Amino acid sequence: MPELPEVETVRRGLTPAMEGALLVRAELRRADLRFPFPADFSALVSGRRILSLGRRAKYLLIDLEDGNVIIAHLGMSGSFRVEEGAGPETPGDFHHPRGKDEKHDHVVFHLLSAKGPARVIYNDPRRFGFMDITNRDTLASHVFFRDLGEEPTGNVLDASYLAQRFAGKAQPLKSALLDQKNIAGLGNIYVCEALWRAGLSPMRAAGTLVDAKGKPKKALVLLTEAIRSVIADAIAAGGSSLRDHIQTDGTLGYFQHSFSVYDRAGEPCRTPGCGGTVSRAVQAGRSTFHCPKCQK
DNA sequence: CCTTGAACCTGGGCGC
DNA sequence: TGCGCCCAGGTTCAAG
Repeated sequence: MPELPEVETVRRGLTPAMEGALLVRAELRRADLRFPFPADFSALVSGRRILSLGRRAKYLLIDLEDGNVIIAHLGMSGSFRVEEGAGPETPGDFHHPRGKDEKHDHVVFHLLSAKGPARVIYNDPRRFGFMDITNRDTLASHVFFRDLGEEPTGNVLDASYLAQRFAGKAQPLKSALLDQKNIAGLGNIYVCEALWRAGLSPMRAAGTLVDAKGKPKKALVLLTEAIRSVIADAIAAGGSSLRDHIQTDGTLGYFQHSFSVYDRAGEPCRTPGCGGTVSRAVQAGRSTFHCPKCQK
């Protein structure tokens, strides 16, 4: 599910309910998601105040007042929702029946703030998500973060950085952009979209965008801009709502209506004057969508 | 070092 | 209505 824009949208959606609130108790309804929860997870976080919510790549970060940080990754199908008001008397006894999906409510953060009690509930049918806890001071060296590349937000990511990463690589651009060690936070959708915006084939070797001196060719400058713009546009639109992914307030992001190639196999390319047809291919086991006519 | 494929897990959609 | 197959936003590990 969630690539960087979706996680950023989740962070913004959860902030009003969580920032400054007391985390009264973290209720774990099972011992593991993708990985087991740390044995002391609930004890470490319960009774702590939440300072702020952050994000790094596709990870949501919940800063606690004692210096610990809850790390949450949403995997493919993870989502959070907020329920305001008094809690249920018994687990599962929520005011709003959720039917069969309620069995995938795996974590409940019980909160208390000036606005009253609330619950932030983590739901994840496929359980590819995971949570951990670490100290703020050692976050950057945590195994989840130490090898991550640059964020594609703001002006940090530049073509010279990517030239350094791509130089001499025969690896296709699709794989190079999905590699979190190069750029942190891109996923299948936004890689496809960025390559289309840049007019570059997903099959093209990454090293062909770097000149003999190791400097970025013009195409790599365009690609860098395309990556930054597609991420910025998606965040502004509240991310993409696909299949089971909805925002924290139950509303839908609408960037999926702006897809140019993703999930559009057989449909006309949207490049003005192109006239090509979007095709689907498989690279490294993932679907790649692109227009063979205008992406070279 | 490279790349591909399978694995983790559940559910939705489609063809028959 | 049901069964079987394929597909899905991610990451990691094994194998070639």
